[in-house]
Amino acid sequence: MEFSKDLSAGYLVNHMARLFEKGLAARIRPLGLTPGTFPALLELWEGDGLTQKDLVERLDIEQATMANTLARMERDGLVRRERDNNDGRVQRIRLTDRAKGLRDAAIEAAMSVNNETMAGLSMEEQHQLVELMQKVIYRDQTSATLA
Amino acid sequence: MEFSKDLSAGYLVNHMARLFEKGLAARIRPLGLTPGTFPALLELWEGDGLTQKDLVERLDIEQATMANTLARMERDGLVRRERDNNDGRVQRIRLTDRAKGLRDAAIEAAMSVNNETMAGLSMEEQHQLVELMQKVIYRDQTSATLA
DNA sequence: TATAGTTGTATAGCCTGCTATGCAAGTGCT
DNA sequence: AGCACTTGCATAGCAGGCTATACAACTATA
Repeated sequence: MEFSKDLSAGYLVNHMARLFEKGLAARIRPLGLTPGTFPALLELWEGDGLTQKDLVERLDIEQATMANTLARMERDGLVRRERDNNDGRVQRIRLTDRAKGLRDAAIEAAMSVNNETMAGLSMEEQHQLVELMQKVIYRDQTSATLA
Repeated sequence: MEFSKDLSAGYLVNHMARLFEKGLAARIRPLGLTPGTFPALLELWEGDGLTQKDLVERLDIEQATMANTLARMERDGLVRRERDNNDGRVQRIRLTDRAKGLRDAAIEAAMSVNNETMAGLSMEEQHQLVELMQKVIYRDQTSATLA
């Protein structure tokens, strides 16, 4: 059976994800951030006070993973978790001032990692790559929802 | 500053990698395999008796990561590590009969995960995606080598 | 031939992902 | 009111990635 890792999308996407993550880690370390917190921060910068469940749904991450990530973020002074008044189960996630202040520098870092890691591609190709990945992810989520 | 996770290659590649890994994990669990062992197995199926260093170079994985992965593989009866006669530092990695026997089923599983996860793309698009990812990875490795 | 440097692995400690499970708080039905 | 069910979150335990560090085995050179 002929099978080459360099032709396998699964292998390549793992390899490529490691490149991006390593690059991002290096760039945001000076800010006191790690890559895993980034998606949650993006959502919270858009709208503070989301619940853990909101984040889980928007980021397509398992609930247990999000709980752990939020615990690290709280430990590192990025968020506070406040009990909701109407529903005692719910934790509202609030950004600290420190986290609010990191937004611009963090987004700047992410953009430059994207640019540098994809520097071998033309703008046209970068756009294509993003569109193809969106297509894979989006159709997978809808089919999962149908199941 | 405008920044959307759904337009960020870094975010998308992480998300997409999780989809592939989760799919592969489900399919190879019945074989007693986990996704992390897959790249090493692919190399060893091609040529048994590689050293840890060979694998590290071919897979672009950190040495410590490979050492851990090989330790799990040994624990699970997939490989044995034998001291090299010419060089006492070197460990030659040998597949067990069990690991040799899993090859066809494992590759079959990987192929169907690739197909299913990318089912929303045309053959043309799948090919494009693979090529674009190769381009990102390959140019990054060469530039890293130059540095 | 000592000794200084290099090389191949291992280990410690962390982050980020997962599944499985537990539990307290809310909801709804009788 | 009491009960079963649902829902939101936490915890345990593991895989697989990383950096930093240690160490034994080789190499080369004074």
